Amino acid sequence: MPELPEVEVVRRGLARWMIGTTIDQVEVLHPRPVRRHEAGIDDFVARLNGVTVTDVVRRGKFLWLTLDSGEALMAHLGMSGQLLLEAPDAPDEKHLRVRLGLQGGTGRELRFVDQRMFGGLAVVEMIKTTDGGPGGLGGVPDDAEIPPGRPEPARGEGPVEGEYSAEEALIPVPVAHIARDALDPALDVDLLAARLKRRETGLKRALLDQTLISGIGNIYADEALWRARLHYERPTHKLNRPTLNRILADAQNVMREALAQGGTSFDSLYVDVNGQSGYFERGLDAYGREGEACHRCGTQIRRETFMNRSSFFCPKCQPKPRGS
DNA sequence: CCAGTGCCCTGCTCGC
DNA sequence: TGCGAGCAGGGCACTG
Repeated sequence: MPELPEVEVVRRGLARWMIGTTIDQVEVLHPRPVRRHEAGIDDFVARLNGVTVTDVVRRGKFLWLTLDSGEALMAHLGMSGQLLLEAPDAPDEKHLRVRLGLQGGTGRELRFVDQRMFGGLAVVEMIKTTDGGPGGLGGVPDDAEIPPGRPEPARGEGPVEGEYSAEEALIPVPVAHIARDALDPALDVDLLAARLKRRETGLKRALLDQTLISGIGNIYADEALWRARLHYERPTHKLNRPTLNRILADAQNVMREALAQGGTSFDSLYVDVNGQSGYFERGLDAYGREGEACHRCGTQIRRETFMNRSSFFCPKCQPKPRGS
């Protein structure tokens, strides 16, 4: 499943190859991935034909292409979504859902492939943000005016931190309620800590709440909690500031490391990351390690069901809070 | 407004 | 070899 670092890798790939291209010949092969486009498939197609891509932006796991029509093509990869740039004569993927022809680029077409269809595409309106802009990594890349096919960025290069002007402080309507994400340079840690202290809920539930901080999924939540040595049910309002700062820093670090790894496989027209095999090489400390030894103390990692999903933690390093 | 629950989807794996 | 159960989980509708 693509997590935030994978989505960022996809964003960089799309930004490099799609800015300046014009969309034509849109083909929707399955209605479900377009279900969030409320005006229907015909309207979806009509709004994309002939528009030019001006930028590729991300917040959390939402990704969008800004269009010269003033709207945006918003994408969420869900659990199994992929955005691929491929030669038009390449055989269709088994789960190809939407095909978008591109003019003025490298002769490739954009394909949305999604087995489980939790994700999807929609053409949406942009509104002014109340928090100063899309933020996240990307925004308007510093080399946005270079046409598609620009030279590959140097390997090992750090995240390209986006800049945005007042003019670009627009965000797709469905993303407007999503908080800045963990890798956003403009994330206000003090504000976030204050909001966490006001919540009466468990720490993991708060980390997964996209209106507080976005981009943290089940895997990275467990990894961050393991690093911070905190149990997932620790009540947020009882955590002190140093502890809150620690868990947020750990969440950011785990994602930065994953992005650094995900970025190494990014070159040429390869804009997708295979999430499944990616986990294996990522050196996880908690997630998926039930019964295996904790990398700190050797205690067996436990798995518990929480919020209809699994939580992995070390019962010694991350003791359950009293009274829970 | 806030906290918490359940559902959407498909395909793979496991046990019998 | 068949087959059902369990599992994966982000986002959102919905309830209290």
